[in-house]
Amino acid sequence: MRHKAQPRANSQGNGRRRPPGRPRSEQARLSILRSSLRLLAKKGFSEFTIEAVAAHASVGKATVYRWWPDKAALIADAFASSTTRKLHFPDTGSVRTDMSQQMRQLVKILLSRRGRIVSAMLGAGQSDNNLIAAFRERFLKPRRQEAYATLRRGILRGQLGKNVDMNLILDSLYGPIYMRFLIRHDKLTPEFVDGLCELTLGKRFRAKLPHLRSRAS
Amino acid sequence: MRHKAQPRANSQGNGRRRPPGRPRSEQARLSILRSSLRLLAKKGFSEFTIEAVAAHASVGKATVYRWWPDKAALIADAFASSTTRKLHFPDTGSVRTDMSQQMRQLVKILLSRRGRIVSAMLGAGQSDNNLIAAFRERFLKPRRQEAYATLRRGILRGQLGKNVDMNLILDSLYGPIYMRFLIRHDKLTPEFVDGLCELTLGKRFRAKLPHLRSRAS
DNA sequence: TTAGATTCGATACTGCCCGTATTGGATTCT
DNA sequence: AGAATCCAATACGGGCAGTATCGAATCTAA
Repeated sequence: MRHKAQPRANSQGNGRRRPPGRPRSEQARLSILRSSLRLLAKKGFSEFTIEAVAAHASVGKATVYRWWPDKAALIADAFASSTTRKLHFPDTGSVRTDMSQQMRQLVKILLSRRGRIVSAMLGAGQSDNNLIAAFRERFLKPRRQEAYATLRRGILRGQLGKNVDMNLILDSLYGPIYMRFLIRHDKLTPEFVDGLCELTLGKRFRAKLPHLRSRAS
Repeated sequence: MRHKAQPRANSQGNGRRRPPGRPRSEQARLSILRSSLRLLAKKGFSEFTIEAVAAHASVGKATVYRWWPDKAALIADAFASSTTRKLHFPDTGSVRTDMSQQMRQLVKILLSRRGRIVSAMLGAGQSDNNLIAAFRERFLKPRRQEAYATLRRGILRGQLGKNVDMNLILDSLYGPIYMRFLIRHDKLTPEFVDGLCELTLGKRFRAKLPHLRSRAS
């Protein structure tokens, strides 16, 4: 990829002056991130090498190292740049439905090619604190905030007890998903997700509606 | 380590004839496994190299490769050889107590230096199917068998429903532990274990005793 | 227009580790 | 004794990490 000149955007007027010298190539940056994701999803972490990324992106190896200190930082950035927008929590009026729908989406993504990026991130993160921290901060934390809000709505509706331990509930819902995803001892199915929701959320919910039979819906 | 000659144990009489040639050194084998575990627990997976293991075990690199095809196989064997005997399930008369005690032991091990071996195994397993399969077969599966028996005892006692999904329950109990262990977003404490047991096992248990209030104990 | 700064892709380089091959010696068989 | 296999040590080729360098390109400032 021979990069063309870029439109100049910043010669004056907006406070920040561009420093002298050739500006960095946004195409190169995007090409590196895209190639990283593709390589990671296709070949997995063990075949993810900076040299392969650079070659595939038609970019000099030094260009990669100029902007990312090491492989871990590149993976973290590529992962963050790929973060899907499909993981929002709906507001259906039922905590259990809200959680179940979002968890099904997560499972779908984990089972797709994108899931290899997650497992690479978590796998390599076991020997690199920065990687696992990046996963927490850029992926887990934002969704946890939404999940808290979802649970709080359930509390206000009386579908959850006032004093529930939200972290305990969320780990009980997502922990089994991650365990099956990482250890692969059993299948990740929508039915599994529903079973989790029923086990963790179902009892309290139905306690408010005693006339409903347990497996009716 | 200069290895001394070993007592001959098999010149005749027990069917299997020893093949001609110098027999392999059991000291070398044990020294390699011990050094692997020590290195893995102390330095983690990223600094685990065959060369370091061989040097630390005072053993030729070729000796390592003669008996283990690659790094993954060595880690799997070292891990299996270290498998603790502390993870049995007691039989206290209460499923919840049985599970809670075993889970607390697991947490204790995960938080000890031995836990680094587990995370190395699971981390590297994300890019090596043999490693993750070894974890499942040599570690997870045997304990699952015991866990099934423990749950069945609970069913016979009426502490669990007759048609519970045992895999769902076990993943609900252990998944959150592995998630916190691998992602490190929250603390692994005995209280967390108890919370998990209450959430997953407590309700059904007390469903047999409707006069008890939910958050009383 | 020119000088200086910084980027670009390309390539060469060092260093670490993997996994193999070789060597000289030790141990156990027939 | 001779064959077979093991041992530790060491050398070697190859792959990749991360750095250094080069000529060309693109920007600012004067």
